[in-house]
Amino acid sequence: MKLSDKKMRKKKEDILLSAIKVVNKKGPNGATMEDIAAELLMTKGSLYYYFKNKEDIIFQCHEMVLTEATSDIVDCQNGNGTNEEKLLNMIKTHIRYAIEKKEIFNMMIKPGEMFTEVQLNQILHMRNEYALKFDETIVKGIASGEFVSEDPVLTRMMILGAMNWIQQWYRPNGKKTINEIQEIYAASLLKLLK
Amino acid sequence: MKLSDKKMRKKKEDILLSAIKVVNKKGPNGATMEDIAAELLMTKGSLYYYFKNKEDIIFQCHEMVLTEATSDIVDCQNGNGTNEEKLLNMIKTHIRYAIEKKEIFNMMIKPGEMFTEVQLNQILHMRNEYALKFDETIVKGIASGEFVSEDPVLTRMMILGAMNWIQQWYRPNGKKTINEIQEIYAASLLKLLK
Amino acid sequence: MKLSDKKMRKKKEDILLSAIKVVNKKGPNGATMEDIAAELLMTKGSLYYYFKNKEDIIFQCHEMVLTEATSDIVDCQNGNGTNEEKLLNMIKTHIRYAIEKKEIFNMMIKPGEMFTEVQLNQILHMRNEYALKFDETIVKGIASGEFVSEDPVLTRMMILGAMNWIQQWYRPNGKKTINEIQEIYAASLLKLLK
Amino acid sequence: MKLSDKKMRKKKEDILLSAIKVVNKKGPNGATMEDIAAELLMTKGSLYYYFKNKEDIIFQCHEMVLTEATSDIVDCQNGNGTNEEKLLNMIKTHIRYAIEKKEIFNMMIKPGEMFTEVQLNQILHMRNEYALKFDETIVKGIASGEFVSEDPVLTRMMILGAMNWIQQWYRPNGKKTINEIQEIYAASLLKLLK
DNA sequence: TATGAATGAGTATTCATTCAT
DNA sequence: TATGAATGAATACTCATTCAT
Repeated sequence: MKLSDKKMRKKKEDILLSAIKVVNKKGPNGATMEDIAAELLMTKGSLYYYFKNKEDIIFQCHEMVLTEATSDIVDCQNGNGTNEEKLLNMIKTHIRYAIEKKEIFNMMIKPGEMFTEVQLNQILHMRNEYALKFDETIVKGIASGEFVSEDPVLTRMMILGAMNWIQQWYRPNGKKTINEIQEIYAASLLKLLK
Repeated sequence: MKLSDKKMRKKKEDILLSAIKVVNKKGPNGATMEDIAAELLMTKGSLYYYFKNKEDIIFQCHEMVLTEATSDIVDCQNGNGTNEEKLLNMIKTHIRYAIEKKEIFNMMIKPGEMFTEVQLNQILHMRNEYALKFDETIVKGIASGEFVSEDPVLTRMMILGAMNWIQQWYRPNGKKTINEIQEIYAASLLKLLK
Repeated sequence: MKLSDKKMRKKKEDILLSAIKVVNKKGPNGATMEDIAAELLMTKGSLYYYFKNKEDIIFQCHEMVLTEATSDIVDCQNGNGTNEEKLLNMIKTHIRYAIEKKEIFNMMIKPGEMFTEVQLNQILHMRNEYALKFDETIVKGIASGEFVSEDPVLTRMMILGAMNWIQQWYRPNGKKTINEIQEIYAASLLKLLK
Repeated sequence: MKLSDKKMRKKKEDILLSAIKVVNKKGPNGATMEDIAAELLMTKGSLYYYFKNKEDIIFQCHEMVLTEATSDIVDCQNGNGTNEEKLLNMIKTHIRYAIEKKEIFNMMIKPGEMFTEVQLNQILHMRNEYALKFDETIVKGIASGEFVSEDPVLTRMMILGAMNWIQQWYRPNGKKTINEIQEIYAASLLKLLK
């Protein structure tokens, strides 16, 4: 029925969230089914009621994370304002992800060992979809004269790369607040499009 | 004597190189001692003649890689030319690493699960030493009026981050040659210091 | 609940008993997890469901054995009769152990390699507790004029030592029955307290 | 030649002595060829020049130890004095062994895992030869009216057992000197023959 | 005579997966 | 729907043994 369907979906999501946490701490190979289950006060056997196997869990983690992030970025894109304003929003959103949802974010940028060719391609494809949102905005900005770039894709790569690196050094009690980082990065990175 | 010492050292290096390859393909947890040995037509048992355990091998991989890369960057720093020219060289060197020694490079930027606190700190310290070379050059460039930056360290983070991301998308038969990438990145990233 | 708790406890005990057998035949180092499991028609992997590791199993073997034996000796001590009668009972009980539960007994008198300092001390402490029961009875017997000994502890050492040696030579089909051995030893060893 | 023959014999003995030490600390299974070699500043490979394999080393350890001890006991037997005096000497000699050559002694009383039937029987036979020396003296003492015993063999078992236990509790800095222990044990144990 | 190097069989341990209940 | 229990394949590591030099 609908009810148990919802429960099922909720539980699945819980498991995925738990898996994300564990995978981020120990890596996909280091994370054990027991780790994932323990977080939820379940036993590892139960996980198999919801997922086919470990690979399946890890894969759906990536899927969930990328879907959510893409949706947020699309929201920026569909908002009001100039292309520059939109891109600034997208940059800030991405940075917020990198910092506040470090675990989820990490999964977005590391395809991770363990997958079959097919699965890996699927994930990389989704990741590319995400990146395309940035490209679209940049290209529109170039068309409207807001931006300048000889190679928009390469420029986007630089922008995303610079931001993805944040989670490598960011520490909660560091000198800069999230806001400051967002502002400085946004301002600086826009220079790449001038 | 010296002879067997050299042989020993050579063998150790061979093992580390093999380990780097395997770790890059399967991650530190996925890489097995057998994988590492097979590459060299050895049996896993033999590895223990040269290294204490797997952890030891993986750690020394990182150590070797970072030492080598730092040495190359220091060479750029000690060369002739303005600070801008030096930084350009460092950027090109870093990009060459990211592309041509993808495996080694990957190890430089992913601390990886599996280490003890002590070991991890040691590795992060070495990585920081590497980054400091960039900072030094940037700071000198600011002093000499070549560069402008409110926050040199943050700017360096952007520059390195942008470059580190290259190995995520670079494909040997892509549209851009290594040279082109080096030029475009160098030119673009310098904008962050203007 | 209680049911599965009991099953668990039963299984653990079975494993310990199997381990005792194997350890006695091959020594603690020679005994393999596979040996221990095979006896119970299990696979070695299953043992880890019940115990943390091999060391844990071996340690708990000693613990179980010493607890049981001490309890039997305390029963003798709490019985009726003179101190001489009590000591005779204790001697006979100890001999019965040495002969009938040779395997368990062996574990009582050989601390065995493989333990950490802490564990070894714990075991030696339990063994000492056991021996103290003999001392108490001897001392009371001296106080009551039944026994004579300049050094009760040393005398107890002789008595226990003499008995512990039995399992080195006793063979089921030998000339003496268990009963005869018990009688002869009890009578002879009491001479040490006269 | 004679010279290299002697060297060979000396080296073999050194190896056996080293093996005895190690086996006593770690048990026959826990002792590694490397341990044995290290003590002598050799490499494990070299041991195979002197002995066929590990089993061979351990076996010859037992052989050496038992031969030496038996020779000492025979000396007591061949000395002057009454049978009681001889037995007292044998007891003191045995105790000295148990205390001063604890490692060697230990090997005498623990046949140890690891042997083939044939080897084990050979060792047990030698051990029996050693015990027979005590029996002979006791029997002669009974014949001469010095001793009384219904079952000389059983009495000898008690005497040896009591002494063998000493190395389980003796500590170099304990309350009793070796001399005192020898005297008390000798005096007490003779009671078993009265 | 000794050793450096390699090997391979064995061992403890982990863990994804299964399944009866 | 969940779990307790078991399994077996994989994996790090050890060590006796071999052998060319």
